[in-house]
Amino acid sequence: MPSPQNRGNHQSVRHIIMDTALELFTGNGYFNTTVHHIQKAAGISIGSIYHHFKNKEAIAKAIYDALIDQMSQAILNIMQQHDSTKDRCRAVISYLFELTENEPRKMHYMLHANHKEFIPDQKPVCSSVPFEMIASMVPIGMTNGEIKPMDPIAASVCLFGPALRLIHLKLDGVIQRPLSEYFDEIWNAAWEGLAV
Amino acid sequence: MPSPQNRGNHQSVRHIIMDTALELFTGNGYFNTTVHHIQKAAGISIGSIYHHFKNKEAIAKAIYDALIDQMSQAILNIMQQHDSTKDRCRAVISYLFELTENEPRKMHYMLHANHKEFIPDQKPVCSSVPFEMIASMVPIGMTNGEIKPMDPIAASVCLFGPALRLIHLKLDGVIQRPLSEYFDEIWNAAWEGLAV
DNA sequence: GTCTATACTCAGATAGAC
DNA sequence: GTCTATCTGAGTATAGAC
Repeated sequence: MPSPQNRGNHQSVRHIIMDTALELFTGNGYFNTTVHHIQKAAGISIGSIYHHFKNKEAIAKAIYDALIDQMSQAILNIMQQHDSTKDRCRAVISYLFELTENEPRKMHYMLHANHKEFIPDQKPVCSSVPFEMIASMVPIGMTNGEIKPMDPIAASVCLFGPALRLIHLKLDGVIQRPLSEYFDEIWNAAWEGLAV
Repeated sequence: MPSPQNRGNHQSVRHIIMDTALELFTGNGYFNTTVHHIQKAAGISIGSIYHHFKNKEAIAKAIYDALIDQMSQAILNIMQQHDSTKDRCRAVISYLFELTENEPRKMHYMLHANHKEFIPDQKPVCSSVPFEMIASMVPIGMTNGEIKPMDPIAASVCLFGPALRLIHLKLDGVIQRPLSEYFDEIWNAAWEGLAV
């Protein structure tokens, strides 16, 4: 057993609480999930939860912050690994599809949850760092001549709107097939409408 | 004063409750809105609310059903007034934009609210009648040769995804300009990617 | 049909032993 | 750090007068 076992256990329980809460929040909704539900599902006591988090809201905030960090890092990597706007946008959509398939709870929490309803003074998700990063890719593509000159917001929704819509449908259980099977068709159609 | 004043008042109070609740539900969220809030904002008593509705959930359900009816009727009219898939889709997006501008609360309630969290056994909005009607337009356009042969779901998200994304951004307050200013650009880009 | 006052339930949070 | 037992307040819904 490693020496800093207290620190290790602390982190561990914290993550168990966050993982369990994410599952319940996305499955049943934040307000339908009681701290007692989390306690029972995580197999720990209420006292332990309140030892690690100030209150229920703090759990939701911690989950949200962790997801924002994870996504920001992923987008940053994509920006560094690709040079053209076209490749970057493709890679971003591909990443969002994979995240939806592999960790649908996380994607659900980012896209479906109305965070301002339970986290006070929360900016909408689309104004968060990772989404701002994604949005910033479009003007770049316009200045270097990859994308038609047009309103940046219009271009942005044309490029990412279809993919985000598809993710919504997947998370709602409306479609069953893996998102990757749709990738080429929606990417080609979107890019064809925007490319110079 | 018209003779059926009881019936008239009944309808009136019912609608006042629904309008007030819609305002509060979309502004603060369903779970953050207490029946006391509705009572106070509507300027009526709590007893009166429970006279007209079984409970808070029934108010939410009544609002939802009314909106679904209103949208279904509007889409039906559009289907009857236009023949080509292209014109129909244009008209639908135009209608959704106008609804967002003129009655943002209604649009917010349809798109942002996670109804399954407070209305049991509720299908997701995208499986509701008006959205099924919209989705049904795409295969029609494919069989009569207006739209490229491709996966119907892929085509559907390409056609309506950008518009829905734009509506989301508008409702979140991320964009201020009227949606009509974006219409041509996103419509042309989307249609260009799909048209034969 | 509308009102006020109130009963009841239960989720959020705390206290304090271990 | 974790636990059980408990408190408190808020919010839903009802009772019953008018």
